[in-house]
This record gives sequence, structure tokens and C-alpha cells, in this order.
Amino acid sequence: MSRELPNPAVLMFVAHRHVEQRVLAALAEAGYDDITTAQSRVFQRIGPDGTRLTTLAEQAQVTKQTAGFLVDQLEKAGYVERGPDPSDARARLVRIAERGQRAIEASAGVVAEVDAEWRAHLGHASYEEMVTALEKLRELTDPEGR
Amino acid sequence: MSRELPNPAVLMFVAHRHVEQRVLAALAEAGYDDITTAQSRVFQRIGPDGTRLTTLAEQAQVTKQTAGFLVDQLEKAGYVERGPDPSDARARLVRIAERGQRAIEASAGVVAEVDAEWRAHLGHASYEEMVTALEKLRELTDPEGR
DNA sequence: CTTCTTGATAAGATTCTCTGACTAATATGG
DNA sequence: CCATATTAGTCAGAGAATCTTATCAAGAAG
Repeated sequence: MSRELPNPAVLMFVAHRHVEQRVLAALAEAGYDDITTAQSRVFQRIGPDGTRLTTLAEQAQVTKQTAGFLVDQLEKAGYVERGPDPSDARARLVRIAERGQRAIEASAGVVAEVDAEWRAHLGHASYEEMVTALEKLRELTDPEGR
Repeated sequence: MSRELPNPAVLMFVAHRHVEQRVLAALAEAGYDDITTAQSRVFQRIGPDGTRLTTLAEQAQVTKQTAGFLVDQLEKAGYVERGPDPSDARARLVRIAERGQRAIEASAGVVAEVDAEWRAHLGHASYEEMVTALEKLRELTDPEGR
């Protein structure tokens, strides 16, 4: 809760939301208009060699049922595909599919654009210091490395 | 989307999520265990003299129907109350109720605690610079002052 | 081999969110 | 002063996202 004037965490929330919306808007404009926020948050966690559903769920901090539901949709839309996990027959690996790869490429430009804007607005030194601080904060806020 | 290794926005997301969860957990432990994330995001925007539903919706970036739905629940749970807006008979002001005020007080400690941890982890100078940068970024990411 | 744990899925309910349509009060332009 | 447009809010209905509980299958440990 906390209704005081913006604390650091709220400022981060606002900035993140802004970027997320710009990325989703750019994707929509590029024809990837069937991706939702929830889907993208799971999609983001898929590693280059594929990731297990359980891992995705942990990292996105949703239940595995929810993650499964979202992956179902991403799969139907052609952004990801599921395959067997060679190292464990119970598990399956969620991997980026053709269309997902293209969506990633389409979004990369926007992210770079936003970073450039931030850098210009803050000045290089200040921007770099902020990023360094954020990375260091991660040790506290994301100990599992999610 | 963007699956590159954590860009600044993602780091902000992770940090904010961490704080939000700690605050909600602390509230739950203090007996305010019926507040959801969505509700708290609307609740946070209520000003000391009350705020109109439409304003809450804009600031939380949801439709007014959604804001109304969430305020309904906050009202049923005793966190807020609705009253007339003296300056406009169409409008109503959502105000913090007794229980809401106590919840705010219960959460304030956690927010302060997190800030202290961050400050200790980064060092005063770095922490202050980060906050300054975040405030300045808000000019880009939140031009309407939400 | 049991037994325990882990990865995934299924079913059902709840919560959140939206679009579209509507009422009531206010503002604006003759 | 009236006709029209705008603004605040609600209602109804649908879709998306999320959770809890339960089940099944494969691996790990004894």
C-alpha cells in the first residue's frame, strides 16, 4: 500500500510499465498483435536452448498451471513450441519458434530506442550509475537470479 | 518481449515486484489479508482529500469500469468509502476509510525498511543518485504525473 | 521394489479486465 | 434559455489470467 509520494519502487513500476507498453505497441504495429502482457512476461524467460515449464513458472512467479495456460496460447499463436527434454522424460522444453524469434527481433529496436532516450535524458554518467545500481539491487530483490 | 539479458526496465520490474510482495505479505500478516495486487494499485492513488474514480482509473491505467470494480471490493472490505464531490454532482470522491488508514500505517514500516536495505547495500551516494535518476526518468515515462 | 519427489496436466472457481450501452449532471454555443 | 456535446459513473456480458485441488507419469532414494 503506502500512499506517500512516489517511493523508488513506484518510480520503477511506472518506468517499467512505460517500456512494456511501448514494446507491446510496437509489436502490435509490426503484426504481432495477439500477444498479451501476461504472455510476454512468460515468453521473456525462455532461454535460447528452451526452458521447462516449471522453471518459467518460478521465474515469472506464477503457478505452473498459469504458466502452462499462457504457453498454450503462445504455442497456438506460433511464438513457441514444446519438445521433449532429453535429460528428463517427465519434462518438456518450451522453445522459441520461428515467429517468436521474429517478434524478439522486432522488439529489440524499441528497447534500444528507449535506452537511448533515457541515456540522453539523464546523461551518460548518470544513466550508467543507475544501471549499475539496479544490477546491484538485483542481489537483494532477485536472489534466485530470475 | 526482448529476451536479452536484463535490461534496465526488467531490473526495475523485478525490484518493484519484490517490494510489492513484501508490502502485501506484511499487510497480510497484520490482518489485512484480503487486499489483492490490483486493489492495492488503485488504492495507492487515492489522495488525502479523496479522488474521483475517473482519476484513479487514469492514473492506474485501467478503464473506469475496472477501477469501479476494484473500488467496490475495497469498499466492501472497509478500506475506502465513497462520498459526494461537492464541486460536481455527477462525481463521487473515493476516500481512505478507517481501516485503509491503518493499513497504510502498517505498510509504511516495510517500505522504510526496504529503502534502508537498499541504501545499505548500495551506499548512500549511489542510492541517492539512483533515486534522483528515477525521479528524472519519470518526466519521460510518466508525463501526466501519474 | 516401495516410497517420495518432481514435471506436467485437468477441472473448476475466482479475480481482473475489457467493450458497449446507458443515465445523470455539467458545459457550450447559439 | 434551450439544444447539443462532454464528462462522471454504472450496468451487463464476455474474455483473460490466476489460483486451489487433484491426478498422472517419470525419476530418485531407500
